[in-house]
Amino acid sequence: MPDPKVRFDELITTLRERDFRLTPQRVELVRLIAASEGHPSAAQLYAKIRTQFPTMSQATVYKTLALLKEMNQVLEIDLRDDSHYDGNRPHPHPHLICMQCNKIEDGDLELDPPSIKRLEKTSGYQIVRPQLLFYGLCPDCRKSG
Amino acid sequence: MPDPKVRFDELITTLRERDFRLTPQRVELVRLIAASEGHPSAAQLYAKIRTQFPTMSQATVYKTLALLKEMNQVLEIDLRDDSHYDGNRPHPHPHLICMQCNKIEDGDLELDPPSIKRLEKTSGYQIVRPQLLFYGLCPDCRKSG
DNA sequence: CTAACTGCAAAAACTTTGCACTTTT
DNA sequence: AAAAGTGCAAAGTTTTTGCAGTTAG
Repeated sequence: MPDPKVRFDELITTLRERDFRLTPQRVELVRLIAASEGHPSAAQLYAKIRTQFPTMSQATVYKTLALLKEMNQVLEIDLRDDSHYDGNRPHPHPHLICMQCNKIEDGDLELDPPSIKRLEKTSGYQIVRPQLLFYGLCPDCRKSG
Repeated sequence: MPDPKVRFDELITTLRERDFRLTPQRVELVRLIAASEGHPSAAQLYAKIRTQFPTMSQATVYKTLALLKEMNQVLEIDLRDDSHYDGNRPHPHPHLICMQCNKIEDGDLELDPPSIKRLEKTSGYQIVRPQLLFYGLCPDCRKSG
């Protein structure tokens, strides 16, 4: 994980470059995203922001996330129930998801480029964004289950 | 793709073994699932069934799909907007999804067991169900886009 | 006959949208 | 001052749930 301060500056710079306005709400969300260890959901981000900005609405959270996503600065992990976001490693990468407690961890697995190339060749698809999700049981839930 | 008739019989047998009742609605859904080439959504299955059973409800479709899923006879591909189902290859396998026309194709890619083992070891997770989605552009949309 | 299933409508849950008001630049 | 963003509430989607009536075994 990159230094939160550095990542924050990166994100702010990117927003400024694209002439998006730096409202306090937006800056705070960026700060949270840059500092977040895990993979927060929109609801979790909203809850945190509310402590600082009691008037902030969910709509604004979603709109800002859409913005960052569109700039490829945030990776969306779209689960069935709700989306989670990774603002520190925006490049697609695998995730492990606990089916019991819903914990999400980064997965340490790299598809080798030749496989992907072959997949593109045999299918004719141009692959833009792989999403590799591994549903299972996290260490804690394995024990207690 | 297995022979639809054979697959149909398999599914019916499995249902019977587990003492689930063979209602006409259920049988028809199984027939459709066994004969479907692609990866229909609940809504698409519902629409097709309605031509035969005008009174059939979406609830019943979902309940039956849940049943088949629970018996591991149908693979659910859960996309953000809606789930699609594969009743012919119930074992998890990769899918290519067109971001423009939403076409879904089976992907010809096999994760090698050692990689998965390593992923389990480094993460501590016990992997139950991998879901590999490759979002991109299908051949048709590449041309027209 | 009885346990299971169907179908309707309502509920749930996340996300998007419309619009008036406010704020950044 | 103008364009962009916020926040509220309402709408939109897919899927689930409760329950009375129906049906398979």
